[in-house]
Amino acid sequence: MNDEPRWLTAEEQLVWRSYIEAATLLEDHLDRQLQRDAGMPHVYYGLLVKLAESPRRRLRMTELAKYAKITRSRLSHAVARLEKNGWVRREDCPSDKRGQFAILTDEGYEVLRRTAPGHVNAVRQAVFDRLTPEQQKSLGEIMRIVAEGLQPSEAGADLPWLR
Amino acid sequence: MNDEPRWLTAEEQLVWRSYIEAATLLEDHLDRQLQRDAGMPHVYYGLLVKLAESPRRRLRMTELAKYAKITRSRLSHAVARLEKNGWVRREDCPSDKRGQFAILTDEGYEVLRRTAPGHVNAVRQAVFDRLTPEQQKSLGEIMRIVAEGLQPSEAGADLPWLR
DNA sequence: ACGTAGAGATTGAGAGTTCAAGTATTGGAG
DNA sequence: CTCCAATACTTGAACTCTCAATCTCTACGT
Repeated sequence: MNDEPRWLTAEEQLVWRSYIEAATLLEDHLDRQLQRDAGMPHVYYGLLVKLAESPRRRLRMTELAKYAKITRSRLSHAVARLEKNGWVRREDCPSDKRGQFAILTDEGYEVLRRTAPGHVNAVRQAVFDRLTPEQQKSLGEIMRIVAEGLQPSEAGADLPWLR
Repeated sequence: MNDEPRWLTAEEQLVWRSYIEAATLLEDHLDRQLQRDAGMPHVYYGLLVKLAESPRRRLRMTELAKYAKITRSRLSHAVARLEKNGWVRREDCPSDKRGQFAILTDEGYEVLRRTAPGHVNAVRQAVFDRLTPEQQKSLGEIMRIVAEGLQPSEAGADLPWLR
């Protein structure tokens, strides 16, 4: 056992600071853009997108939460809000009485159709237009690795000491 | 003028999704870690760090907000909370009666000293330990570029059409 | 069948964030 | 010197997120 913490090197610190700054500024920027143009924060927009991509434009709450990487609680509140806007509606799951579907309404789809171009544009301007193809590829790989490391233990991947 | 939006290609979409997922999971993870071990969210922790690094452990509110990439309003609320914890105190600026200094207290410094190792460890585990040196370097460059593009127009960098 | 651990989802309270509006002070222009 | 636009910071309300508690329903061992 070694109690001495492994501090970040000077280079690592610079990398970490850049990451924090960019992530903060970017999320802020997109939140504002979407709040202004679509009347909702970035996360909520992401929820509508996931629904739009799903068969019959619907998803079980837990599934949606999993895809969006947010807690069920957070999702419940979010869907309640989106429901008030008329962009999502809920429906009971026939096969499991505990279950709920979140369903994208036509109105919700319309909002997406109207605001997607502006959002894509914002993302392009902030990220893709500034990076070389190699950097884009690299970013993808890096973030995929980080994301995988943080997934709440997937099937079979957990409890490895019990094998 | 071309009205047709430049949608993201399939590859770009994958990169973007990976980014969003990793950023969401990571911020969540660090928020929980710090909330548990230090009793404050990640952003607040960052504020204490900036203060600790500053001469006489103090910074004007606006400066601190700028370094942390958050709004002055958000900072006001945050410092109010940290002040209640006894980790930060405010002091009037002698040269500008409108100004306020945020100052890290000894108690605040102590919290940092006690919790920094655990936090560094969390960051290592989630990010640096999973990336090759090349990937780390690449991540730094990429995020620096993105951050620069989003800085609220720096001195001389704005209004380029007037040059 | 029956009981119960666990899954699916919601709720409410407290904490944090945003946005717009407010107060106080400063630095010039005239 | 006077005025006033701009700067520094705060405030309150509305909104969002977290955490723990709750409720219903399912699955399954006995």
